[in-house]
Amino acid sequence: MEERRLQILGAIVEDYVATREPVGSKSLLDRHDLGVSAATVRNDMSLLEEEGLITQPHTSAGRVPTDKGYRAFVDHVAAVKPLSSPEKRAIRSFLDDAGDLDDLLTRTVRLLAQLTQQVALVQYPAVRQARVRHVELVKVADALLLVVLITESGQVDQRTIPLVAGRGPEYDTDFFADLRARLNQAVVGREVTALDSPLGDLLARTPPGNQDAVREVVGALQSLAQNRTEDRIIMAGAANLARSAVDFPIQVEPLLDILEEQLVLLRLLGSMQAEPGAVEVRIGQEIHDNALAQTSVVGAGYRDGSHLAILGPTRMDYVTGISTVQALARYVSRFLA
Amino acid sequence: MEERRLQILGAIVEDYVATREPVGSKSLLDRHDLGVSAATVRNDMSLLEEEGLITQPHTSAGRVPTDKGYRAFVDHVAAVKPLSSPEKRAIRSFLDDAGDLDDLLTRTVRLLAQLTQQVALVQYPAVRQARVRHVELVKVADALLLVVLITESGQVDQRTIPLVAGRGPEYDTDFFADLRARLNQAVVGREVTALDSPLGDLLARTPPGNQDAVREVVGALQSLAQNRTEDRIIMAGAANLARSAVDFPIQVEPLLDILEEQLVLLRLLGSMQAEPGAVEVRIGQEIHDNALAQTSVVGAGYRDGSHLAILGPTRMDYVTGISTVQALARYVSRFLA
DNA sequence: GATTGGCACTCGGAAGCCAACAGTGCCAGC
DNA sequence: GCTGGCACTGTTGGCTTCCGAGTGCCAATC
Repeated sequence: MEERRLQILGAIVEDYVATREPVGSKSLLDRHDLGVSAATVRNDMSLLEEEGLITQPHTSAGRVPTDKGYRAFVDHVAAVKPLSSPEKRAIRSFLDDAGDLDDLLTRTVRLLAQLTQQVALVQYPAVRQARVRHVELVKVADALLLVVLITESGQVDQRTIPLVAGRGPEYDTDFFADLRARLNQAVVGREVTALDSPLGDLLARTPPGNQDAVREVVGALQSLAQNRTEDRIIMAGAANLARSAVDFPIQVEPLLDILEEQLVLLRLLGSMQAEPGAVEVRIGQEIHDNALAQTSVVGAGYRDGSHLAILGPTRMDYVTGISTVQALARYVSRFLA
Repeated sequence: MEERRLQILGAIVEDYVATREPVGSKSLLDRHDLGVSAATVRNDMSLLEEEGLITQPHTSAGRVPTDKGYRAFVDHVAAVKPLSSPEKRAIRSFLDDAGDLDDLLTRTVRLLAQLTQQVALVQYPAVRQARVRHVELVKVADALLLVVLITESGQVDQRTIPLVAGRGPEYDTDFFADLRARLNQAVVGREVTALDSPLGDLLARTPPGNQDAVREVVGALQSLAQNRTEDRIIMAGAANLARSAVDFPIQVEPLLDILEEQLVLLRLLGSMQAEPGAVEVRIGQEIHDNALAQTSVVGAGYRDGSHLAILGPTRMDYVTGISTVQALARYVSRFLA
């Protein structure tokens, strides 16, 4: 009986996701063979309603799952449906072609959006503990210096800084070669979060006449190092959002705002379970954000502490969502190991 | 008389942009003092309609500008309204804080979206003729090599490549130091589009035993060089699109698709006038793309051959659009010079 | 000749009404 | 505990009606 009620809940969720219309006892029986009559289904439905799992938009309409209903569905009914092996193969071959990290993440996020037909998000891997691998200085134009910071995790960040005009001749190639050697000696192997003191020392040991230029370079490096510790998100499938909203009362506008903001998303992803491969689902109100009250997030950790996720209307296909997110998270983790 | 007709066209465009509703002779007079009676306005309106500048959604409705009407408005009626000096100051101070090129462009595109309330696009500066400044090889993990290509224009691109497993010991630090020196000797100062032959020579002169690794590196460099010649677009304000679509018959979905595609946008921007500071407006059908038939683009060149633009419904505020695009294009050009 | 006030005409959209329909709750019987 | 039957309910869609904003045209006027 308990069993059957959940089965009915599952059928309601499934039909509602498919048709986007409140589902009634009769049409439910048309699509699912439950082995009982419509009247019985009706009785169970009113029990489900008492429990707050489904609700009626108005008397004499069908039922619609509530957030709590989706939650129960995800927790007790939905079974993870492993991807078919052609799917797996397709994913593998598509991702294996990836050149570097950026490429891999871009491909992943696109694939995720395409497979789930939702908005896909991939958090850039957290690299807080990255160590410096190499610092490079390149004089680009007469008065421009390019500062490049390369970490052991293989990330490269650069910044162009202007050199004080009129001082050009003083800073010749040798000067920069020397500075580069000293910089590398000072910071290579150190955590990017712990560059302030070695850089300060280096600056202190610089002859006063050259301090201006060195100070510029040191400042750029510090700002690069800080940038490095900031998280970023890449996104794909924003158009899917509009698609779900077409015949459905979702306000797309504030959602697009949020997607562009990134800040809320970062906080959201950051608050999710970090265990690699573990999928977590947040439904509607469970995300404590007004603009996201009508949406759900299915996320999973990958590597250490980073996340990938999909975001869509609470009325989304959780089964394929969960499977796909899980599969891709596992795949990316493995790829990066 | 010719004069007045254009004035009426201007008033219609203005009202229609503001109210989003077909404008009739009477309501036009409520909002504009034209010094003539409604009947006269009606006569002029039918002339404007004969010329194809405005149209009626149905008999007994007001008039709506056609694409041709907007075109006439932009060409003959709209006067560029210079930004107010507080606006100018705000722009300047916001952009002056930009650290590097990326930062500048990101800030610009956001500002553009915010000021015009449309979708803003900024094309990454074209650097087709860039010369190689420096090549760097960094061994990241045991079996990973990071290849970095730095151009004289100050752009940095990287790629991580896997080294053939089991061959590790053979490729020691010296090997890469030597390879790096030879690579730099071969390509520094050359156009990124002309690396194939020097790289081929280098590969040919490599002892057969090491050719595998060198081939990998050469391949990575070639692909980086090719990447470099590809254009990119940064974008902001997608949410503004949804906003304009709220009570208006624009299909947002295909538009979002296009914005995510970038390819169409690149072609579009590429086909626009390249003279720095010159503003070009493309209205509806003039963009030869079905999905963009309901939208207009206001673009301007900056630096040499790159563009920035806004994209919105044909029913958009061309006056502030044009002024803002022009101002920002000029500002960015000056900043980069 | 351009402009104007007047007038008849035309649709689209809002409001109102009604029937059909999908769905419910409840109850008596199996 | 399940089921068929039945009365009840609110939404949806089609139909009609009505109102008003807007037009085109014309004769009169500046």
